[in-house]
Amino acid sequence: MNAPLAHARLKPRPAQPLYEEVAELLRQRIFAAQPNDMEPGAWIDEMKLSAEYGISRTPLREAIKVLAAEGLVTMKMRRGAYVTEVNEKDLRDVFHLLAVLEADAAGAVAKTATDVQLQELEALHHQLQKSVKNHIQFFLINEAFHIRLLQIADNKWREQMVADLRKVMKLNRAQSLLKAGRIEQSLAEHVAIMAALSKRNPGSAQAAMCAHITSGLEAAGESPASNRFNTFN
Amino acid sequence: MNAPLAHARLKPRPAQPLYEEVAELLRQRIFAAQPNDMEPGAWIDEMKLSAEYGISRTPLREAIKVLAAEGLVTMKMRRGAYVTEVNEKDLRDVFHLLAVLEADAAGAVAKTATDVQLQELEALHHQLQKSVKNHIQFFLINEAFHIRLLQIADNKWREQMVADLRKVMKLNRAQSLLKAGRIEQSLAEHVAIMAALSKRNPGSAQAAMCAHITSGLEAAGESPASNRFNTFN
DNA sequence: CTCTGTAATTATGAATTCAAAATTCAGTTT
DNA sequence: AAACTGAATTTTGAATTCATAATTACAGAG
Repeated sequence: MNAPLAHARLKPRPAQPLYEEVAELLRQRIFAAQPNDMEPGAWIDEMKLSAEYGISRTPLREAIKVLAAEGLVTMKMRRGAYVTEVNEKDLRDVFHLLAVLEADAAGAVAKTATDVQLQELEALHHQLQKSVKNHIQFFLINEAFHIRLLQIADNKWREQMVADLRKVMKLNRAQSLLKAGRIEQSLAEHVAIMAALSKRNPGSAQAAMCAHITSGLEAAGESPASNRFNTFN
Repeated sequence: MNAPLAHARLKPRPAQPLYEEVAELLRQRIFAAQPNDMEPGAWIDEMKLSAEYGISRTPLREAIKVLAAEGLVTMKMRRGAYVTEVNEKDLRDVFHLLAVLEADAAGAVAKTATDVQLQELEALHHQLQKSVKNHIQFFLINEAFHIRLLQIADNKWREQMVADLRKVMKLNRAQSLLKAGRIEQSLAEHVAIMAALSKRNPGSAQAAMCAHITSGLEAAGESPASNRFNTFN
């Protein structure tokens, strides 16, 4: 008889390189942020992890370098990798860039999206409205909306940058959606965004998106950020 | 007696990891873009390069992954790494993001920079004005001005993003500094930027920086010139 | 009892080795 | 002569080994 496969993915032809798969596992662990495992500032034990995952250090180190490029971990020469610690200012800076980039994307969508693409966003928006009672679903659909908007805005570098920034943002465990009334406020902001998009008003779309993300920062952190959005293009 | 050091850098304690050093060498080679070596779309021969640099494939592959994260090379599963090809739209997208991010930085500087920091930028600006006859010096000081502005804007993620975007931009050889009248136009744009900064007018600074970089894209847009001085100027 | 210098241990960075997949090339068949 | 099949070569992806830097442990001196 055939030996049972303990690790299902190791045998079937890997569709993606091992280091990417490991990078995703590490991301999830970092975002999970268990008390004594992978919390911000913690040292990353290469040997322990490679043994744990049943792989050698080589692909693990490659995965760590991917995370370093994303900003999730920081490397110190001859001392290994550490989970990045984000302080108050870091968080503000990240949110600010998210506001700038996503507002720009919203403006581009308002200007250049096809009607079909706008309908797609409207469909997601309606799903969002129906999810106010389910926090997890609201979170997921909200994420899908933002991702789809970025895709429609059609600038792969911006997509990559926003994805990386959002990962860094996730390092901060103060998830804003859990705050009382935050979902209702977020939904109201989404209504404004969707209205501006439907009216194909780039300036309004930028402003609404910027306000939305800035609001997210205020809910997540404490001190409000300088809310300034660019008016060009 | 001591054995002669064949590789000067290998002996003295490396201040930075080997893979970063190699990454920088590869960057320079890619930017040099010799006709049959490392031109966009070219396959990267790991074994040839590791032999050439006298290192093993391990740090070379790590360096390649760094470049992949920067967007300079693209990796294909089980087929190795290739120098990224940037088409017309890619270039537009990159310039657009540079405009958005640097305009935002200019706005932040206009709003929050100290007087001393503004004087620093003015000093660089004066140097720039004195360099209209020396293309190379103009290029260098222009680059220093943009970098210093980013530093003063004080958002490390934005600095990193702009740095990466500029690297991708450098992949395109059609650049504009040698164009007739381009230096004069660039200088005029810098005058507008500096004026807005000195007046501490964030909106004007944003607009001026955005116009400056957009202008750089237009100048770069057409000619297939072979020019290495390609920071937006 | 504390501080310092040195030895032992541990972990990182890099080289080397190994396995498997993709490509190339030769040989046969039609 | 063209095309298909399969073996040989090449090259990637990953594991293992090795060297050296950094940390820790420990002993001895003050």
